Amino acid sequence: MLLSPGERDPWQEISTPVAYDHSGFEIFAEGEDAHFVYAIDEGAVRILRYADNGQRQILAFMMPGDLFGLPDNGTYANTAETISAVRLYRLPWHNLIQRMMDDPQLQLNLLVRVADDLHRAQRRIMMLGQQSTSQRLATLLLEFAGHPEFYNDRDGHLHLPITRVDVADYLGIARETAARAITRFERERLLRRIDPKTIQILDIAGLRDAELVRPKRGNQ
Amino acid sequence: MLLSPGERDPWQEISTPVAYDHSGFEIFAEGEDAHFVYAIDEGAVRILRYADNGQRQILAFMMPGDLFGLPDNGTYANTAETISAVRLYRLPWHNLIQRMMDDPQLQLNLLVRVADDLHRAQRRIMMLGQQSTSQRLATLLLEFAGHPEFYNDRDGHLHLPITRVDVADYLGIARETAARAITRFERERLLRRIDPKTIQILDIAGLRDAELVRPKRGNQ
DNA sequence: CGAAAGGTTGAAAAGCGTCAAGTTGCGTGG
DNA sequence: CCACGCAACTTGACGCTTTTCAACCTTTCG
Repeated sequence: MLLSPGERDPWQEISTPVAYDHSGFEIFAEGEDAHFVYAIDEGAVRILRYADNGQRQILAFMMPGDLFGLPDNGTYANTAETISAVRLYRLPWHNLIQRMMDDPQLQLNLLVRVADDLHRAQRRIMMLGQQSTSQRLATLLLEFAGHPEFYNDRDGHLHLPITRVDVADYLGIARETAARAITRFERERLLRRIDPKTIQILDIAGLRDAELVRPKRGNQ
Repeated sequence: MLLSPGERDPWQEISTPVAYDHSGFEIFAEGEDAHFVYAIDEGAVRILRYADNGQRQILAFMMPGDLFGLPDNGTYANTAETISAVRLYRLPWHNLIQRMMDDPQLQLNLLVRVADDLHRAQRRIMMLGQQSTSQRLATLLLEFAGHPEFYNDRDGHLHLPITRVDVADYLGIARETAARAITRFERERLLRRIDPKTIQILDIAGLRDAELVRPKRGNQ
């Protein structure tokens, strides 16, 4: 981050709460006029885009505390959909920009958040540019395991709020490859499938190793 | 961009000019304390990072008008190196932040630039997540061809200021694969090799097609 | 209860990485 | 100015991973 993340979120005070009680709701779509910025209070959201050929790519999963809805030339560049019940804070852009003109600290706060998003995007470039399928999957699992909302540290149960297609479209692989990578981890006793969306992590240190190991490109 | 890109660059007035006359110079390195932000006046720069296993990934090529050197928790997250003779504007961060506190417009200008960087990073995620080798190469060639500094529209000569390893590390492929992709384009009469770093583009419309075509993932 | 969506597995084929060899180009020093 | 040596580039062969195609199973929901 550019500066210390700093004091308590100014966002909550100046925004409108919005809630969606189900998964799969489209908050906004690629190409729409961008009127609002959103901050997540609770739940999770997927940010995605379709390529010209129709291929779907998930750019990021947004978690509590994250901000999304940045305009690109006045419109949204991506689509945002809920992947669980979600509580959001919503704020009109014109309103925010007005406030930022009077409050440089608020604007700096936004700048830091966008810069952080950029750094996350760069880590994704690293992943897609050189990690193997196993590494990518390990990264995703650990990412979700970092959020108590989805991971129970005590019994190791990880609840993935997404389908295999989501996993695949996030990791840049086919859904069959995603399934096989999970099978491989299961064979290696790193995890155990409870049901398709629930995974018990048996060896989290082993997962962290799997994320790092591999001297070369393009191996299993 | 968040708002209209707006008026003339305020950067040049408040910054120090710096020049490097050769390629391969390290402007700053990953992990160093981040003291300066840079804007490119002339020339080009590569932004790169090494993964834990030593694999090199080029995150972006920066061109005239671009800004780089954003700190991540006070240090640079990436390395920046010249890939041609370069003229830069350099500005200490503490200085810039001070100014931004007094000048919300300046800060908004920076915000828009960082947001633009984020959008570029997202396009790279799309590329690495789903484009084929040919598509990636076409994208890179068209990217450089968009800059008169490297592309002569009249005779179609494109001067790539980078090696094949750079091409490969940018596209997320092996250098042999990069060479073969160029060979393929040459066979298809889309381009012609003059020398390793000079390519004559014979069919730029065909290149743009090559960038888009392909209904599926992972084909040649 | 049946259809659809989501998930897993197998088999075959395609694409890419790796290894290896050979070529080209360029800078340094004689 | 030429020769040498090294780095960069290209191409072929091979093996491995992933994609694709297809079948089958499970779960969900109308």
